[in-house]
This record gives sequence, structure tokens and C-alpha cells, in this order.
Amino acid sequence: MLWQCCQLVIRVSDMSILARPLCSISESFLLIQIETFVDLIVQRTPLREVLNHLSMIKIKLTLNEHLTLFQPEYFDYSEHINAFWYGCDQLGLLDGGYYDGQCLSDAEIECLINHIWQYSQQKEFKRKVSDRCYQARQNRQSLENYIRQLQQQHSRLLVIRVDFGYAKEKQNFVKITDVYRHLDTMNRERDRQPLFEHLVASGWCIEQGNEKGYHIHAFYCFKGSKHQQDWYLAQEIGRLWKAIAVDFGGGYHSCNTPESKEIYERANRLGIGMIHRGNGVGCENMVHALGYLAKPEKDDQYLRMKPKGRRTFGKTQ
DNA sequence: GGGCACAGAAACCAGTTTCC
DNA sequence: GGAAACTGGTTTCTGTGCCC
Repeated sequence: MLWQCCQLVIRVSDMSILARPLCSISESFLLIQIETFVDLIVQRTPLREVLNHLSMIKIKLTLNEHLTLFQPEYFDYSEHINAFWYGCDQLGLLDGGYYDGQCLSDAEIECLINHIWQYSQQKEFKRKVSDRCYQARQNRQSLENYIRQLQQQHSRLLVIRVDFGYAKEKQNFVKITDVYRHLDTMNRERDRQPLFEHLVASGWCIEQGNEKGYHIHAFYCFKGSKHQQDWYLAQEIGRLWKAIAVDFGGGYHSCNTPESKEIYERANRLGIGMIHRGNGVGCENMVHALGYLAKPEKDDQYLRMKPKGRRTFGKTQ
């Protein structure tokens, strides 16, 4: 009975998903759905609520698409996604037996939930969450040290902060492998283009958000003695990204526009643009602004899936 | 510009300590 | 006692510099 109710909800509220052609749902979105679903189970949400939750409904509707993300030989997954794979595996869904688009029965769903719950009670699962937070703090610390070292080495730095992303209408087609490919090209160009001739430091991190999908936060520090126009440099870097990610409607957000800087200025938080070593507040703000790349508090922005061995955070040495 | 070696950084994992 | 935080060793990746 409960399940029939569920199916009714599906018909009413998710026609848009049914109407989508196969594989047109954003990879990032699918992963976040899985995580939300697993999180409900981990939080010991009552079964009825889990079954009626939108993430469960969507997973049921597009399970085949979720299952296509299972490629453990090529990707590493977060603990939540691994818990989901474990549950699917126990149900025999990962051996190619479920690709006929059939609905799971009530009993199978309950079984899946139980297996995910069991997995989430293992030490390794809990451990991974705390290790990830700790790793983020380590990265943050190393980034802070790096920035402070830079400030000691250069009396003036021109600091650029840009976010790279993709057009909303193209996000459904962006795979994590595309993001890494674009980032690799961007980093290669950084070493080639005359634009970066006086670059003294840079850093990046790849993130995944519910709204923005995959995106990259990046910073670039140029010699303050060679460049003054941070707004212009940010725009040129943004244009380069747009050219690299043109297939997916590459877009960027510059924090160095006069409007953005004015907002920071008013809040006394301006840490980008020209930063003089003698300006203590500016230097601290710079640490804060660039430290955002490895902010441990951004727990919902981490990557749920990444190509094996690849990093999510990096900086020039 | 491409290939290669090397050093350092990021990630992973297991063990230990600290805190509640 | 269990969870969270921390440490240290190891592996793997990446940036850099050098050579051709």
C-alpha cells in the first residue's frame, strides 16, 4: 500500500524527469541524489519517510542512470556513494542484471536500505567522514602557510580570484572527466601563455555543489611590480577558460570586478587586488580570501566521485 | 616543444591519543 | 566505550627544471 502511494507521488511530481532522454541528467546531480538518499538512511530516518523522500523517488525513476556511474576501475567514490554501491551489489544490481528499467519491489527497496545501513555502521565509513574533514583542515593550513610565505617573498602582490563553471543548460552533459581535462588544459596554458609571464603563485580546487554542479575555484598571484590591472587579468583568465570549456558553455565569475571589490572593501574584508606586504589587514584578508579554496566548513561541496588517483586541490610549488 | 627525472604535495590508510 | 582528532608511513600524482 505504502509503495502504491509512493508511485502516485512519482507520477504527479516527476513527470519532468520521466520526459528526459536517457543519460541527460547531470552526473553531479545524480551523485548528490545518492548521497542525500544514503544520508537519510544513516540518520535513521523512518522507512516511510525514506520511501517518500524525493531523492528515493528520483533514484527509483532513474536507477539505470545512477548505475552507469559505477565504474570502480576508473573512479574513486565518497563513502556515501560506496555505501549505495554496496547496497546495490548485495541486490545483484551491479552485475548488469538490472538494466531493463524494471521497478524495484518494496521488499527489494527495504533490502537495499538495510544493506546501506549495515555498510554505514562499519568503522571505515565513519572514519572516512572524519578523515575528509581533517584532510581539508590540513589543506587549509598548508594553503595558509603558502600564502604567508608568498607575502614575505613579495612586497606587492596582485591577487586574482576567479571561479570557473559551466552554463546551466550544459551542466547535464558535464562529466567529472571533462572538468579534469579542462583543468589540465588550463594549467598547461598557464605555463605557456604570455598572460601568465609574471605569475608567482596559483592554486585551484574542484568542487561539486547542488546548484552549481561541478565548478573550480582558482586564484592567481602576479608580481605587483609588473601588473596593476587585476580586473583586466581576471577577465583575460576567464576568457581563456571560456575558450577551453567552450563545448560546455564555459563561464566564469571574477571576484576582481570593481563592484565585488567594493562590497569586500565596505566589509573591511578586501584580500584581492593589489596587496602590499605592509598592509596587515590586507594580508590577513588575502589569507582568508584564498583560504576559501580549502575551507573545511564547505562540507557539502566536496567531490563525490573523481577519476582514480586525481586530486581535488592543488597549488603551484 | 617533448621527454625525463626528481622533489614535494595530496591522498590514503592504519594506529594512537584525546575528549565527551 | 565510542567518536573525533591527530600522527606518521606509504603511495601516487604533479609541478619544475634540465636536457636534447
